[in-house]
Amino acid sequence: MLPSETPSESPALRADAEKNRRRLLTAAREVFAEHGLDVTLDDIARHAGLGVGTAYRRFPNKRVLIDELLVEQLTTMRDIARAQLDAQDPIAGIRGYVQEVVALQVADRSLKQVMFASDRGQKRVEEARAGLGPAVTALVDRAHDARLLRDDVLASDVAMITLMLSVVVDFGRGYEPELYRRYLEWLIAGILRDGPATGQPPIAMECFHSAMLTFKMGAAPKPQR
Amino acid sequence: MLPSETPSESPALRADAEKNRRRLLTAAREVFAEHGLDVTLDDIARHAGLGVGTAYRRFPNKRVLIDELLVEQLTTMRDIARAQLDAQDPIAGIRGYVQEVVALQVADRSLKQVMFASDRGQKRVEEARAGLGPAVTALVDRAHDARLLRDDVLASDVAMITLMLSVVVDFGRGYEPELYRRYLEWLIAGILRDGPATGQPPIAMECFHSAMLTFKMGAAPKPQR
DNA sequence: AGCAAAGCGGAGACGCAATCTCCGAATCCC
DNA sequence: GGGATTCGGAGATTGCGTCTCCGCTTTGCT
Repeated sequence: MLPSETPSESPALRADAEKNRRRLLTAAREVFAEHGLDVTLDDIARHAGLGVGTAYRRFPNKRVLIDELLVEQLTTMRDIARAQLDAQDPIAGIRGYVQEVVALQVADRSLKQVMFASDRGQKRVEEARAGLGPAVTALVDRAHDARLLRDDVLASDVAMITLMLSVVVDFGRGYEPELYRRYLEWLIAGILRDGPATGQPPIAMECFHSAMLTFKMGAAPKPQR
Repeated sequence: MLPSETPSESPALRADAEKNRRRLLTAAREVFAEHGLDVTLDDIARHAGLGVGTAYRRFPNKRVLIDELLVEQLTTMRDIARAQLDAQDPIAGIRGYVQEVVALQVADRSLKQVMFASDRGQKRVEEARAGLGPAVTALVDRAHDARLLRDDVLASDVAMITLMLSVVVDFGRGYEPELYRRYLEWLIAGILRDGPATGQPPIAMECFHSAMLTFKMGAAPKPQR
């Protein structure tokens, strides 16, 4: 099912090696979910009950392992967006997409980092990331066609809403995991045709993409030496 | 005026030393504004045109220098809140407070880190931080008295709004610095008595304070070794 | 069973970045 | 002028994450 689970390597691995490869992938998913992407391969190996050496032999470096899983998660999110195209109410579709994606973040700390990662990855990761945008745009277009949204609303608004709610999830983690639902309603109300007037237009899509490239959650570029 | 500018040390510094002390403080403000709090004392010294040794002689360690400035910034924010108590419209007061504080963050990357810093600082910093909460609460109370807010709105809602907009500022930095204004309107509309219905209550104030203690912008606690 | 190839474990080498120290040289101020 | 003070910045120290290396174990073919 999952592409990363197939023993795709050319020289078939020995049975025990293949088993350990999967254990590493599973362990990585769990550790990423609990602690985010900023964990060491050593952490993952320990959680899998294996030695570091095993981890590094199987995956040349940490990025390869991470990228393996990023593709998985980005695909999941794209599928969520596509599924919401079938919602009867286009607005419910948008709300449903945001709600489901943010709900996933409650259980998985790495998801936010995956969506808003600035570091370019492998080709496969970029392809997967590129698939998410159009799916969200389709949701927004559908709501526009039904004349439910204010004219200036763009897909970037949905992305920004997701981003804002991500921080709420992070903030309330361990205390109020569902807090984001409160602000979700306020923000969804904002995009509606009869929502509150705003002088400020949304960020243009090209501009949004540029910003994505330089954005790093809660970090600033260091001063040049 | 600024408490940190007074030559408060017991043994008066030599003229050049005092001048350099101020240069360091000024340089720190500038570097923090541009790059956030995660810069080295070395960066600050270089920006001040001084050697590292000078910096470390004057300030025993980085925290002392940082704390000196944190007090300044927290006081500024508290004063913004207090000033908005004089606004004719209580809602305009809340909007004004959020808007001004977030606008400061456009120019100063360290501000967000100051407001939502989890690491406990010196006594003076804690006192300054403690002064901000009541000022915001007063703004909310005033709006409640005028029956302008939905009954369940708390000061924690205002804090969460500020937090969400902070991320928008970070995201749009260098592209759309004013983007936050768009979402500010949507969120302010959310707290109004006739705003969109929400099933989700706000985070309780005690809970909010606990969450503040563990929250670190875009970071997760490392797995225990 | 026997054996060669494949795989495992984890100590530690390595690289990097941040914090802070130290002391000869420069500066100040009486 | 001269003694005390301050400066500068190389580098010691510490901490952390990445990845390698090699003796030992396991596998699976014959």
